Amino acid sequence: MAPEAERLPLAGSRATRRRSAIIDALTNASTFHSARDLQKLASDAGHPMALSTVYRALQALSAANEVDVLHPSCGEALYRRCTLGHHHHLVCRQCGQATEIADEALEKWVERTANQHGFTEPHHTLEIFGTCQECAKFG
Amino acid sequence: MAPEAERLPLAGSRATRRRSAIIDALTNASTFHSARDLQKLASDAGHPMALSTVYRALQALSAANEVDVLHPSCGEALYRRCTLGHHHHLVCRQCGQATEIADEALEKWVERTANQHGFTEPHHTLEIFGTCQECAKFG
DNA sequence: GGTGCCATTGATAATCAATATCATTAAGAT
DNA sequence: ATCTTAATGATATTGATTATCAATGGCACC
Repeated sequence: MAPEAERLPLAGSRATRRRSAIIDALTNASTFHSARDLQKLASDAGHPMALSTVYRALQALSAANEVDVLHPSCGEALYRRCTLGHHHHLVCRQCGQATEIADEALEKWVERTANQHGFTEPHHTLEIFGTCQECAKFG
Repeated sequence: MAPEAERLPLAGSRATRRRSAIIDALTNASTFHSARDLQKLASDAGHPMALSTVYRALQALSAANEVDVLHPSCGEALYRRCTLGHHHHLVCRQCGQATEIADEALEKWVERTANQHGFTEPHHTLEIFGTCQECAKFG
């Protein structure tokens, strides 16, 4: 049998209960959360831990592309468990609910626009903020 | 003659030489600069000032939509003098040279995508990072 | 030109997220 | 069970940005 290599952890990293508590908290949440949020969520689930541990877990997960990170213009970074592969987010500005977006046309547009201006190897960041149906109703 | 109202300053704000030194530094620069950068640029131009003054000037300019702010995933915020109106940037990852981009098709795509998912009043952030022609040649 | 009000400035302290340090604990291979 | 070494927690530190507050200086009005 070949060794499982699909979700290989970082070389030399260990599976600990703090780390999986963070993963659980992220998995149960459908919205973006700050490191402090996640500390509270894990604590409420019976897994209290130091904030530095949360940051380290998020760092590892982010390096392994297991979470997406949002850097709002001010305040703390926000984390969310995501599917693999390149995609963007549609985030409700009120409840934080986020939907993943992957659109080939957009990717092509970026490529084309960059090339038109003589730029090569374009990377890009895009986030859309709006008001979701629920919040538009009751907000 | 009608009073000049195109670039009206914030109500109750005053034109000072520190503030115009920052505006000059921003105007002369074609790339994004950090607050520290701008402090040094102004100082080199014969207008030394405290860092807090730089931040306050940038805050005021940003509130008046006179500068665009970039928040890279880590480190300091970057500022640039910009044309009015909604637009995005194509930034060289090596030299920082930035080009403004305004594309109606993209704006429509954002609107359409948001609406498809039931989101209203979509705002968005988009920045493209690539390697410009010069840097590709010599980098 | 002089006067007065109040925004601006600089020096400094405070804040706040995120990271570094380091002794202790605990995975996981042997 | 033992050993190696990553993970953890408590704490200190960093680094960007903002708040505080007395002193200064625009600028509107006389």
